[in-house]
Amino acid sequence: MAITIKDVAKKANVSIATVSRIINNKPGYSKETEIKVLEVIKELGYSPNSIARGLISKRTHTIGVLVPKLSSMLTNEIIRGIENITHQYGSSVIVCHTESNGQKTMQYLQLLHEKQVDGIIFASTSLTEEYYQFIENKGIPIVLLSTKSDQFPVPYVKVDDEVAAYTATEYLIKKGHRTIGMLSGNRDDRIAGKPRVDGFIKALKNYQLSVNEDHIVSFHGFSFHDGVNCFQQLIHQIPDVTAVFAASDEMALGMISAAYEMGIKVPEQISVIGYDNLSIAEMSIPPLTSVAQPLCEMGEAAAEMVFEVIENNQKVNSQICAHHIVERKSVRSL
Amino acid sequence: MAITIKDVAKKANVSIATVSRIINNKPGYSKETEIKVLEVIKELGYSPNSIARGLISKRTHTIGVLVPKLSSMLTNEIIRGIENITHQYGSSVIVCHTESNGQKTMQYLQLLHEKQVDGIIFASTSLTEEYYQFIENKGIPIVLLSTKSDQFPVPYVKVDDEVAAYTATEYLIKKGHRTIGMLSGNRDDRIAGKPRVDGFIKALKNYQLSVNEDHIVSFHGFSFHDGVNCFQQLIHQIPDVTAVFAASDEMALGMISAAYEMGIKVPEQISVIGYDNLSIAEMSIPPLTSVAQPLCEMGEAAAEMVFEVIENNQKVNSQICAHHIVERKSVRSL
DNA sequence: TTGTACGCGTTATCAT
DNA sequence: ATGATAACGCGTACAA
Repeated sequence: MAITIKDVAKKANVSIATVSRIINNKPGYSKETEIKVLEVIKELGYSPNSIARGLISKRTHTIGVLVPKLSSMLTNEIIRGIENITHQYGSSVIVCHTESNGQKTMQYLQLLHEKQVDGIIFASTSLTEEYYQFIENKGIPIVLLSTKSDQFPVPYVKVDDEVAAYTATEYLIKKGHRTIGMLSGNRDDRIAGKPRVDGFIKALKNYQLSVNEDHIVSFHGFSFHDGVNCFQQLIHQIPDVTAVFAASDEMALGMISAAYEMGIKVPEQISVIGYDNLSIAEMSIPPLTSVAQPLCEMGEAAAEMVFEVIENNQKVNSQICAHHIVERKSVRSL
Repeated sequence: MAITIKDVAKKANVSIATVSRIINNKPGYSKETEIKVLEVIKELGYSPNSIARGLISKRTHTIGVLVPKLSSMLTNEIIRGIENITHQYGSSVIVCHTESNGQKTMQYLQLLHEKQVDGIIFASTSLTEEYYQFIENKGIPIVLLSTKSDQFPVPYVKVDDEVAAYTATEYLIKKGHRTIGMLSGNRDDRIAGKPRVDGFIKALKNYQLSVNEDHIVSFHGFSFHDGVNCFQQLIHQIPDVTAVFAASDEMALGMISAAYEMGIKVPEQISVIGYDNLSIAEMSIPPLTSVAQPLCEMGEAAAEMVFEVIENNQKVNSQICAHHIVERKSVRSL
């Protein structure tokens, strides 16, 4: 049987109330008894049962994180940031992979509620009405990460994907490229898909370069294989393309591999810029230039935000994080 | 205020005991009241508080996982496997990154105990006496993953690293290579370090090929950068090396990049085989041949094992998982 | 079939 | 400064 506060109380000849006060340093005991109790605690190897604590305090010191499985490396960074802060606050996190599956997401939401998590970080997927109603109804503090909601008043932290895509495209243009294609991932994705395409188009139009549907090719998702497939199609549609903006680093790597197979040299014959700046970006040949989102910091910011609303029960402001381009060697000047 | 079993009982004009029986389908109620109660539950959107449940049932339906931060991609796969099974058992997992830091590890162990996890999966690091005593003392079911203990009777699941390394080296030999080097990662690592070096040496000796300290170069860890550094040193020590066994895929990629920079072609001039078969292995140029550990399945096996001891409270057997070589294009026949 | 009442390990509110 | 004791939300032996 596990050791409880009762065992400590008994052995120290005090009441459980006193022991409780001591482990929570609430005033109301003499130095003398403190020493004695502390001694017994150490002797017995006692530590409080946080389940029992949670029952009465209404705080479990646990937060839930919902993530799809997009690119696991991307998700990783985000979670690392979240955990940094969470542990700093003496809490832990339960991560749930929704696989972008609505039913699964609801199940996890239900689970997190049953486990009485103090707050939820909802990442990289649209917040549907169903999700929102559930969370709102249960009164669970929530913040959005790498996503936002237009209809519901939920704080978020993300980069402006459209602007970032614009920047990436502009970077290519300033390097002298005039025929630029895009590997867009899933365009129906309201977060990582459409905005990036919009930014791409806007940049090209702004510089009066040609853009039409042939310049943008998409497939199911943002994976390595999507990258090779999309590139093969792109090169077919616009043979004279000299630069490509890939909506993810994985796609960019897929493109580099495909190009290599086809005997097309990067960056000599074609340039690429990726998106995400994952660790693999520096491991490719050539090292990949990419637009970086401060993923870890974003996770940290989101976590700080939930704790803000958990502990002070007040509204917090959303944050738009700055992106920047990490120059490596996959883009050449024309 | 959250909805409790009391609210349901009151609204349905029954006792909380009856409600409890119904949600747990313990016998003892009429079809009639069941329908009524179920209706009220739905109407109120009630769901049981698993904290309260855990307090009385002594089960939190949560397991803890301790991992260092080695390669996050590697860790990912393992965790994915663990989560698969865990969720299948209606439980969730709390992941703790120890950063291979002993003090941090103890803190997490303490945390997991306080949160009353039902079991612990301890991965990729040596189980010290301190860790073991703590866990044993608290009576928490535990299984080791990708590691093992010689002194303590703790079940584990892992591949035989020495044999796998032997296989990889033998593969190179059978391809006709005679001067083979190794990028060994951290040789002091009793799990991923030494055994692989041992296997490498054993293979070479067995085929009567030369091996000495010049053939093996190590650095701090198993990272991409360690790979480039080690390779530079290796090529300096044995200029006529034709094949390399890297103790991790990341190191192998580092080596490929370094070789590229030096104008050495892979696999034309030098071959490489990696270890882990991460997703990046297929994204490199050329695609990396690697010895694969069934990481996800290993995670699943470990999880199955903890639940076995949690639910049936019986000993389980350790498992040695089979490894295999995934042939891609980084090794050429001589 | 159903309800009462106790206990799970804590914290908090009273007394003393 | 200290100790009873009532919650917290639930499961369950026991009584009805």
